[in-house]
Amino acid sequence: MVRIKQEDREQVLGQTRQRLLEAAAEEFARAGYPGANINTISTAAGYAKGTIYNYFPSKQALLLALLDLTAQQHLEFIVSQVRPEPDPAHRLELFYQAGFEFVTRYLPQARVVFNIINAADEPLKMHVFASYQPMFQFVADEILTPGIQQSLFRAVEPVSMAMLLMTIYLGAASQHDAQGHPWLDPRQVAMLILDGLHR
Amino acid sequence: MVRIKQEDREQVLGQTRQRLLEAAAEEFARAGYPGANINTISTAAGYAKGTIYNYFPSKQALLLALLDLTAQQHLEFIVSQVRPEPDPAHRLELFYQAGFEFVTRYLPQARVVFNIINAADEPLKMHVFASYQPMFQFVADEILTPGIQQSLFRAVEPVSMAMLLMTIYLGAASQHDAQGHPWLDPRQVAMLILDGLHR
Amino acid sequence: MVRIKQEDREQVLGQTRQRLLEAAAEEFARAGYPGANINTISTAAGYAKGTIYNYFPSKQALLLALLDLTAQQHLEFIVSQVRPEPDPAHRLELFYQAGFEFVTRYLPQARVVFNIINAADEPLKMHVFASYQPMFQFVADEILTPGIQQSLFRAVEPVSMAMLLMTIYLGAASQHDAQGHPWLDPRQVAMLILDGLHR
Amino acid sequence: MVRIKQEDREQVLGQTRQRLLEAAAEEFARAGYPGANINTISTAAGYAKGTIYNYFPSKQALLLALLDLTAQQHLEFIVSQVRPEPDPAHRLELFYQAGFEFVTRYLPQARVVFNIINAADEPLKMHVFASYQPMFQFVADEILTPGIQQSLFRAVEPVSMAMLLMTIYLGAASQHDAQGHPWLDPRQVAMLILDGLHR
DNA sequence: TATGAATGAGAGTTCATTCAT
DNA sequence: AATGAATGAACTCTCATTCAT
Repeated sequence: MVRIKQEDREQVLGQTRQRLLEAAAEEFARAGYPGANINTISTAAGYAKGTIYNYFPSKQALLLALLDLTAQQHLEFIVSQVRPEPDPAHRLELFYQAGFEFVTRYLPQARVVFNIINAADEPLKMHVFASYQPMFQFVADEILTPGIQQSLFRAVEPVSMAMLLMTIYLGAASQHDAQGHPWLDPRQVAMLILDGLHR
Repeated sequence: MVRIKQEDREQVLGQTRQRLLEAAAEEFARAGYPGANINTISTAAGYAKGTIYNYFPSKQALLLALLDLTAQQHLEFIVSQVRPEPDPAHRLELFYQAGFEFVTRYLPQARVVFNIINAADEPLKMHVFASYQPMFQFVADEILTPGIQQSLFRAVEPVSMAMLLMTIYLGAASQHDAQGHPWLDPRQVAMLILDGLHR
Repeated sequence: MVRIKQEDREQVLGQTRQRLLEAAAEEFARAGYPGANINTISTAAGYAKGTIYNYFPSKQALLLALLDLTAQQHLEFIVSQVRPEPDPAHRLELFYQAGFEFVTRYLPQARVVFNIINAADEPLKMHVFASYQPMFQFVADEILTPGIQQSLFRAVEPVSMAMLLMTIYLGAASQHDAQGHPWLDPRQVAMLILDGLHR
Repeated sequence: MVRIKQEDREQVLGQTRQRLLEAAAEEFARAGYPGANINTISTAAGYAKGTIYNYFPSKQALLLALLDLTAQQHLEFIVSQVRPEPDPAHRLELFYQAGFEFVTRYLPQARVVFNIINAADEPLKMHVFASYQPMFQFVADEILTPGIQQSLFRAVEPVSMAMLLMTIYLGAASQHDAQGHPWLDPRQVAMLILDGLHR
C-alpha cells in the first residue's frame, strides 16, 4: 500500500513537471524566451506562479530542460522513421519528411528550438547545438556515410555535409505556417540535395 | 537663406536619425528585440535617453524603421551585384554570393532581420516579409523567369520557387560565425539549387 | 504500559522540538531573524518543511521559544558559576567571566539574543528584555546589593547600576570573533567597573 | 543663465539623493536592512518606487552610501565637540557626551549603524568598522595618547584601549529609549573608564 | 532639439504557510 | 507525527515612456 502511494506521488510529481514543460513550450513558442512570462506558464499549466520554482530553479533552467527534452524527442522521432528504411537516398528523403512532420506534430517545442537557434543569445544557441549533436551524428553516420560507401552519393565529407543538411533542415523547418506545415515540400528539398549528392 | 537653413536642419535631423538607427541595429542584434535597451541605443548614438523619442514614437517603431531601411539596402546591395550579369545561372550564384556578403558587410542589420524572421512575434515577421516582397519579386522576375524562358531551368513555378530560394537563403544566411561569415559556401548552395533546376 | 508509551511519545516529541530549536539557533544566528529560512531549519534538523509547524505555529513563535529557552539557560549558566563565590567583587568578575564564556559555549543562541537586542524590531526587543528580567534581578540582588551592604561598593542605586552592568555586558559580549571569543577581556571589564564601584 | 540652470539641476539632484538617504535611514532604522522596503523608502521620500534606482544601483548600495555618510558625519560631530577641549580627561568625557548626543540628534542614522554592527551580516559589519576606522584613530591619537604622554592616564596600549572605549561606546549607545536618549549617563560611563585609566 | 529626472507597470524570484496524505 | 506539493503575497529591480526644462 505504501508503495502504491509512493508511486502515485511520483506520478503526480512527474505529471506536474510534464504539464509545466508543455505550458512552457507553448509560452516560449508564443513569445520567445525573453518575452515569455513565468506566471503565464504556471497558470496555463493549472498552478500558482510559485509552483514552477518547485521544479525548475529559474526561467533559464526551465528553458534548458525543455530544450534538452525536445532534442531527445526530436531525434527519437526522426530515427524511428528513418532507420527502418535501408536505402540511404530514401533515408535522406525520410529524414526531411520526418523532420518536417515533427514540426507539425510538436509545433510548440519545435518553435522554441528554432527561436533559440536563430535568436541573439549565443550561449543558449550553443547549448541547443550541443543537444542536437546526436542528430548531426545520425545524419553523418547513418545516412551520408552508408550512401557514400554504397557509391550512391559522391565522396563528400560526411561531417560538413551533415552540417549542410542540418542547416538546411533547421532553416527550412523554421519557416512554416500557423498550423506548423513548413512552407517547403520535404521531397522537393530532399530531391534538391540528392541531385547535388548523386553520381 | 531660409532654404539653406532648412536643408541644414534636415541634414542634421537626418544625421541624428541615421546614428540612432545604426546604434539600434547594433543593440537589437546584440540582445534581440525584447532584450534591447532603448537607453543603451541612445547613449551609444551619443545622445541622451529621451532623444530617441523625438525621432521614433516607440521602441517598436524604431525597429520597424530599421527593418524597412535594411530591406531596402539589402535589395539594393544584391541587385547591384546581380543585374550586371546576364546569365540566369550565374545570377543565381551571384545572388547567394551577394546575399552572403551582405551579411558580412552589414552584420548587425542582417542579424536583426534574421532574428525577427525566426522569432516568435508573428506581426513583426509578417512586416519583414512584406518589406522583402521586392526581393522575392526580383528573384522570380530577374533570375528564375529568364532562366526558364531561356530553357536553362526546368519549367518550375517562379513564385513558389522564389520562395524556396529565399527561404534557403534566409535560413542559410542566418547561420554564420561571429565575423558574419555564413557557415555554408554560397557556391555550394547555389550549385545544389542549380542541380535541382537544370534541364 | 500506557503511561510508558505516553512518556516515550513525550520524549520523542521533546527530542524533535529540541532538534528544531537547535537548528533554529544556528540559522537565526547565521542569517538574522528576517533572513532566516524556515525550510533550512527543518531540513538541518532532519525533518521536512512542514514538520516545524507541528511544534511552532509560526516563524516568530519559534524565535520566541528559542529566546525564552536561551534566557533561561543563560541565567542558569551564570548563576551556577557566580553563586558559589561569596565575595560580591569576585561575583562581579565571575559574572563577566561566565557571561563571556556563555557566548563561546552557546554561540548560536547567544548570537540570536544579541541580534534581537540590537536589531530594529522593538516588540521582539522588549520580549528579550522581559526574558532577561531575572538576570537583571540577579545582578541587583545577589551582586550589587550584598556589595553595598558590605560597604565594598559605593552606595549606588542597585537597579539602575544593574542596568549599567547588563548593558555593558550585552554590548561587550555582542562583539566577539568567529569562535565566539569576545574582543574584550572579562577581567578588564570587571576591573573597570569595580574601579568605578569601589570605595 | 545656463550656469544657473545647471546649478539648479545639480541642487535638485543632490536634494533628491539627500531625501532618499534620509528616508532610507528612517526605514532601515525602523525595520533593519533585510526588513526594509525599497518601495517604502522611495515613497516616503516623495518619489515613485523606481526613482531610487536612478541614484543607487541596489538596496545594498543605498545602505553602504548611508553608512559611509553617517560614519563621516558621526566623526565630524564628535571631533568638532572634542577638539576644542585641551584636557585629555575632559576630552574623553566629551567624547561620550558628544557620542551619545549624536545618537539623539541623528537617531535613525545612528540606529542603522548599530543595527549593522550587531546584526548577522559579516561583510556589512566589516564595512562599518572600516568606515569607523578614523574614529578609532581619533580616540587613540587625540585622547589616549596625549593623556598618556601627559601622565594623566596609565601607560595603556592606545590602540587596544581605543577599541575598548569604542566598543563600550557603541554597545552603550546602542541601548537607548524611543527618543534616542541612551539608557546610560555619558558622564557615568566616562568616569568609570577614567577611574580605570587614572594613575 | 536635446535633455535626463521621474514614473510605474511588470518582471523573476523567494519563502512562510497550508493541508491532504 | 511527518510529509512536501502547492500557494500567493511580497520583494527587488528593470526599463519603456513622459515631460518640464
